Amino acid sequence: MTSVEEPARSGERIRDAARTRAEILDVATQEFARAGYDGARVDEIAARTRTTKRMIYYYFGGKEQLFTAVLERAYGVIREAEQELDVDHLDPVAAIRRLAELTFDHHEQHPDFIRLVSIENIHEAHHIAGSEKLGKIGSPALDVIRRILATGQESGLFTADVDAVDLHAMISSFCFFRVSNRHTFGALFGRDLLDGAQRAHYRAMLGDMVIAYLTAERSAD
Amino acid sequence: MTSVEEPARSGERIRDAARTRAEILDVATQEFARAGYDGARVDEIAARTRTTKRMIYYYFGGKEQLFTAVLERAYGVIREAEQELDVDHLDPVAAIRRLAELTFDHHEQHPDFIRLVSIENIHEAHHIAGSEKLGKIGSPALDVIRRILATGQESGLFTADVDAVDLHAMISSFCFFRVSNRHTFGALFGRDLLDGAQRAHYRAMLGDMVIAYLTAERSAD
DNA sequence: TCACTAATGTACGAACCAGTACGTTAGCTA
DNA sequence: TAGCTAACGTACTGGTTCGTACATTAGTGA
Repeated sequence: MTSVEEPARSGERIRDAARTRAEILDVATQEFARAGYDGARVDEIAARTRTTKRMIYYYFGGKEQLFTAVLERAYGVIREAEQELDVDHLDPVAAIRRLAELTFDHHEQHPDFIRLVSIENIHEAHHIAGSEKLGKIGSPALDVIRRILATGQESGLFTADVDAVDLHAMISSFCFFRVSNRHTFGALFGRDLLDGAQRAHYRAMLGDMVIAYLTAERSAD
Repeated sequence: MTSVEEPARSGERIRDAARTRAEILDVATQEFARAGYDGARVDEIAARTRTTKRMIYYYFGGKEQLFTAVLERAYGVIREAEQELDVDHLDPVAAIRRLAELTFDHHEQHPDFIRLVSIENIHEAHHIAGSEKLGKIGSPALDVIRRILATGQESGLFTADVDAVDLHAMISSFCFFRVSNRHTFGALFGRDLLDGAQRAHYRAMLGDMVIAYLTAERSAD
């Protein structure tokens, strides 16, 4: 999420459209993730940038479009990460576990992304709906899941007849909740779902859960 | 979430502290759930009440305390519902499935509550932390889960050595995500997780998942 | 029935905040 | 090197929004 390389030497102000734009996006990502859409302050974003508020309107048009741009880049990052998924050489069970673990890791490592998605849901995905870049592109992870499921179901290893989107929802829900609801869950039950000492435990729990579901004996249906 | 009984007959304005307070809470719940904490407007809440903004400050002190009161009542509602859980007469497997289904149903029926919890997480559970009523009270559901797990583990039916809080997190994550992330998930994958035609499917999926996890053969650990 | 207080209403202020009018400069190109 | 334009800065505005000072009335207890 830090795409701006600091030139270290201060003083001389060189014009650099790309850098300015990227810096605004970086700071805006933090600010929106911190305070939500309505809680975020355009002036605050500008202040934490080496440029001024004027530039935000110059490059993005307004607060709304800025938030959309932030979302677009955040989803872009996750898609890139998913594209590096390489589990085709594993057997279906190991592949699914690996995929679940990578999802687990990615969510944990990008809490700002989780917050942005939560915020966007409060706004009923209004910005995604209005974005050309964020149409129903799906995600590379879905294709991977599809392939693994097909192999596992053919071989009879997987007894469940889930489809890829549903399995993706199952895996995501656990990973997402652990980060998104960390605070209320911690406050109410006195347990920090992101406690480092419990990390391996929850990571294994997720894998066990998904594998158990996929391989359980089913009553005839 | 509608605790105010409408007296039908309008005109004569009778003073009724309890009613006024409750009406403010009702409207505030809707408004906060709709727009988030910062997006919510005190004037808007007042306008949709039969009283004035002055009363909000009279009874609650301010926007922040009003939101806390809204959260306290929302959590109260869910606790009451959980207290009616009655699954002790069922065998452990059926009991867990029933519990999961009731959680599923409750989340689906209270989207405003889900939104409030999402919003409170964006604010890092700040209001829960500052509330006396919302300290670590846990939830009645936890006790039920504890009892079922104990029975199931004693009898050897359940192979997993989860504890109650973890299992609660597993069940909640699926139910919560389905509601909280409905919009982004729908926009990105073209599937409405709350589609009525899919309801039974997802309800069964949750139960299957939890039971499979609890009863799966484990490699020695 | 009289006074006292809880409950309610009106009108306003002060700060905040998204957005803009207008002016300036860096750097490229002809 | 003159001029042109993309990139940038300053200062302001108009509307919004939380909160409150002040006035009023309903109901209750002495």
